[in-house]
Amino acid sequence: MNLTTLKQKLRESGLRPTRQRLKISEVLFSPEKTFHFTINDLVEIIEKKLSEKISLATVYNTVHAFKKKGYLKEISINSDKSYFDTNVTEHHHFYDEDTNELIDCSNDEIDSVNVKKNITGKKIKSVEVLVKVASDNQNQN
Amino acid sequence: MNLTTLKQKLRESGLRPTRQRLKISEVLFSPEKTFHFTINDLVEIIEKKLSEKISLATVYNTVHAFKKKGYLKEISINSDKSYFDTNVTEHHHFYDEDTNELIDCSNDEIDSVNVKKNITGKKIKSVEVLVKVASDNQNQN
DNA sequence: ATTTACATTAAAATAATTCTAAACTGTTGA
DNA sequence: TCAACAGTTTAGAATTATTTTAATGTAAAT
Repeated sequence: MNLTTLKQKLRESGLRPTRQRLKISEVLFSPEKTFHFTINDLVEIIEKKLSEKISLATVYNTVHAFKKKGYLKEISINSDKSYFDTNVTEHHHFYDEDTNELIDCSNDEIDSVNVKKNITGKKIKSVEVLVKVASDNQNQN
Repeated sequence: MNLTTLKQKLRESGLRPTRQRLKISEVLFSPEKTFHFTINDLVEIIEKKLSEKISLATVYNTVHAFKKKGYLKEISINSDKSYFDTNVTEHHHFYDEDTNELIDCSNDEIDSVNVKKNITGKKIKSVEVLVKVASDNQNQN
């Protein structure tokens, strides 16, 4: 993803394109494959790959602005930290309890879910499935 | 649920039935309806309804022992705190983004989910659906 | 160029959770 | 009966993720 597009993504998220934010955006939106990350992962990638030191506050702000705009998606698996996903389409996940790994699951790998209940005055915003897996001999926790 | 059963639940979870733990168990397992709670909710219920002051550490320990044994279920909705559910059957949830309310969804309100993908050497431990809802005019976040 | 509004940062504040170490309790066996 | 031990409770400290603050810095508009 080129510089102009990255700048545009930032502006659309209500943020001025600064050097720090462009670095963050580059890490998030340049890879051809989508990926999952925590804020900490992101800071480490930026430090190791780009030799930049960006303050946590800036990283949090930027990630949250992207999330609000819909350029990132937050995923709740366990509550000790937030996971984000650069794949913002509605999709499902496998979660490997042995390795704590999160694996995307395309929509054709799970049949569309039929929700029969509806809540008065409320509209369905998303329907997502989480499949927890573990090796056969492992306890569920 | 009577005292003997509560004691048994504690012992099965690897805990001796002490006064504090019995109070916690009473709050959790006596109601006829299952419910969702955070650790903080639980502490408040115990303080208000039972006029007991039980230290946070004990509450955390006890809840985690129950969770490990399968007498409680942890639910991840957002990452700022942990939600627990006294309904330990595999079931789905509605999450109201306006009110942050979590609503149980029985299995007959959502058709069983057909997972076509499988991960080598791994067994499916659970398949749960989270339906996010919000009032019509609200933004998804 | 100057101004102004927005950004960055380190450090402090907050909040959930876990750890620690000291005091306590219940059970067991002499 | 009671000493000894294993397991408990607790307050408070430690830890971790995240947010806030306030001082300094920078992009963009005039």
